[in-house]
Amino acid sequence: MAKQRQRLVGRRSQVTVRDVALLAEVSESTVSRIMRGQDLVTEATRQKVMESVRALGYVPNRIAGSLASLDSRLIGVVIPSLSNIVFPEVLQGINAGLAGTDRQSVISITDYDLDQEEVVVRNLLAWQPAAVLIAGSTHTDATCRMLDQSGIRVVEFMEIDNPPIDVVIGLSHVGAGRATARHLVAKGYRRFGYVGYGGTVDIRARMRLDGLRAGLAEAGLTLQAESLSDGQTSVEKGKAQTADLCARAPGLQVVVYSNDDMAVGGLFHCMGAGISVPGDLALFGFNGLDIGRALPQPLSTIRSNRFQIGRMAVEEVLSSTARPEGGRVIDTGFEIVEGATA
Amino acid sequence: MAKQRQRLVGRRSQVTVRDVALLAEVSESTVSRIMRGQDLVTEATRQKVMESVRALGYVPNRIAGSLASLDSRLIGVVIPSLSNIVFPEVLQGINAGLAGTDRQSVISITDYDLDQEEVVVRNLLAWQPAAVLIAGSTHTDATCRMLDQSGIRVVEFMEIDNPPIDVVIGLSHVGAGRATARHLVAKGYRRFGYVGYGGTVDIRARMRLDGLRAGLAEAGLTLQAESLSDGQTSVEKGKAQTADLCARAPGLQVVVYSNDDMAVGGLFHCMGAGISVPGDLALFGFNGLDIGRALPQPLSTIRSNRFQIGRMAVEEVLSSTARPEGGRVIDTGFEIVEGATA
DNA sequence: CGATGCAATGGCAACGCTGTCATCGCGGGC
DNA sequence: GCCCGCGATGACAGCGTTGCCATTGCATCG
Repeated sequence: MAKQRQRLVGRRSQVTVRDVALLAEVSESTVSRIMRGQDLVTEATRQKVMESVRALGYVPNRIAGSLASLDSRLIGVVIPSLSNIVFPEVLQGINAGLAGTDRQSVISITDYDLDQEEVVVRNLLAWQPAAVLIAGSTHTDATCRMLDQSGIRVVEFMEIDNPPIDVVIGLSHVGAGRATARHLVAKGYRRFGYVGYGGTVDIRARMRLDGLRAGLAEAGLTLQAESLSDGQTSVEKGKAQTADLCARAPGLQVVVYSNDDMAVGGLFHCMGAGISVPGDLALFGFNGLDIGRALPQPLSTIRSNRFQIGRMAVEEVLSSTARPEGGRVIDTGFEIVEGATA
Repeated sequence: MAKQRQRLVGRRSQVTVRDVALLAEVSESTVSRIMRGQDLVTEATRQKVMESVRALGYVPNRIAGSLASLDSRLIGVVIPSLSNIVFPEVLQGINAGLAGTDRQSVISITDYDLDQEEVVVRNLLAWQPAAVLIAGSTHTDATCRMLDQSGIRVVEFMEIDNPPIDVVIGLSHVGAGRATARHLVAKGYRRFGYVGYGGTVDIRARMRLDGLRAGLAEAGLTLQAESLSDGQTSVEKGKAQTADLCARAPGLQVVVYSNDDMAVGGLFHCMGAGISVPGDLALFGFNGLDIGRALPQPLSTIRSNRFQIGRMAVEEVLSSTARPEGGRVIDTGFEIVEGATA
């Protein structure tokens, strides 16, 4: 007596390899081989099978396939935010690197929260990804342990100021901050202000500020005024905080911003308030966004190579499934964009 | 003689429910129940099992879980691009809607290519997602068929100018274009120019242009000059094309842009060229981006509700696994932002 | 005090596919 | 004429988890 248990009654009717094999009068193996593009089958068989595939509207179930082959073809990507334009740009680079391969990215957002990141990484690893690309190199202990023990490739991107789990790709944000200081000091500026992010969760903004301070210290200088804010940076905040800073600290020669968004806001304030840039006040950003180039006065800033970072991260994990001995650091560098605001 | 086949030799050693069950001296079922948070187990057993989970560093394999339960907990998202800021904003809405649920989004990019979209949808469906959220409602026949026959929830978002497969959420872009025309005509403008996207792949920009023309026609007017471009819009293109338009067509009273990026570029051109806005020339955008509000002169534009679109799309698919009879159209509307440039 | 109900746990097949080997058929070499 | 080799195909056991019962143990009740 057949004990055909009726499991998950009423579930979605699904076309499976079995159905295709039955219709095409071949074995499931043959169907599977054809669907995966293995070329050990006769053209005649392939035709016959593909016809059945079309007739039934068969779409292979990659969940079953991944389980059977123990290879999910998934690349996990962890970023803090989508509202900061730099991360979509990195994603574009990742996407470009993935184009034409059979890998697929899965993106998770942490909202700049390391505990959230831990949750997100755990959920991601549950999908057995072939690799994880994760922004930043500061994580909770548990996150580091999970990533390390997973054995898969792990690329930490954006900053290279910390030692890697596997590979890090990006630029030194401390270095960028320091370079900003040196560049502006060399131009003769002495009275510095800072406008931007002053919290602790955007670690890279923080590192740039630290680098800036260190660079100024080398020249015996300090920041004479700061207008710090928490949370998401924006053009509007940059505008408002610049107004605030100008009111509180007259006599500044140059304001350094945590990023271009804020700097653009600063420029808008100056335009509205009749402050001549860079004569009365010079402005300096970070990121090298497109909008900076289109401004009436091109923004002086530092270009980071976000697209390239994403692309190289993908190339790295596709190149080998083995981690390099003792980790690896790939510096994508940064360049000062002269512009016309400093 | 044991015929324990050595399958996939040298594969990643993986901790499974079996290992946890063995260590905790319970059955696999119990471990599974605990991992899924079902509360039919004693607290004592839970403690014991969780201890083993921690000791072994067990992470459930969701691929196997999805196969067994025939529920992947995945939400497929298909968007044309990440470089157009509006899509990351929709993604944020989607993410917000998904937060706190056990669903996970998987994002695919089409590069505004309908054939690419077809490929991407096929690959996405292979992951057996619980729903697909897809930008736009113009697809290839094959794409429509696949989405329709999948039986899962399908939300087409951004535009509501076409009939839905299941549900559409967004705004009427033709309507937005027409509203722009009416608004500006009512303000007394008569000599209109257009700057922006003129290709065929960004269908929504095209629809807004069509609506604009229709709205002008109602008042017996036409566009007196256009500067069209293909490909990605940007602030820089907006600036350059505005310069071009002003040179070619002096005497225009107002320029309508395909989006805020282009309009911001237009404003930058005017600032640099000493053109008084809106006195000499009025400018009008589309989207209602944050940057428009921060400009020295707030941009006159139309606000679309991208975040809300994403959020509502998620709420819709989470609310029911059944498609509404005959489809449904959810209009998130748009509002004219007065601004100071028109 | 035995029957009954219920909460807690166990056993095991099934999810749809792929890896691995077995098998089949056919042509060529000796 | 026989066997070998090889290309093409088939058979089947997993992959790690969950759904669906079955079973167990214990308290309750007439």
